[in-house]
Amino acid sequence: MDEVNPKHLKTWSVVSRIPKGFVSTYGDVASFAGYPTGARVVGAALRTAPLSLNLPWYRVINARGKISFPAGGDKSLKQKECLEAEGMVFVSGIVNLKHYAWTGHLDSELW
DNA sequence: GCACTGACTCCCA
DNA sequence: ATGGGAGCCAGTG
Repeated sequence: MDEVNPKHLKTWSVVSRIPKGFVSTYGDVASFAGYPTGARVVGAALRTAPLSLNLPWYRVINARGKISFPAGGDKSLKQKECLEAEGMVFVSGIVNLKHYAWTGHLDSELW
């Protein structure tokens, strides 16, 4: 049936809550979703996520502040472009997580 | 159900 | 900062 794993639903929910102008890491999203060791699950969840959800997947980057796609790849460039369009600044392909990382406590609505 | 792969992360050199 | 190795969980064949 159309049953979807709760982990995916939670992941999508967290990702959809990332405010514009901020970014989050796979580990952080997993942590917010309640799965501190599910960083890879976030990746799998985003990969299997239906495009109809319009998830801001491009606001999710790895713990090093870099894009997890192969450099020069189509998706990589697309993601970088989307982030720059929202005010993000890349330095040597790296974004300053200290300044852009979303901690989650800024969100008014909490579960 | 097993084995491989992957949009990850941590530790160490 | 960069790169290699190990651990992690879920999807796919």
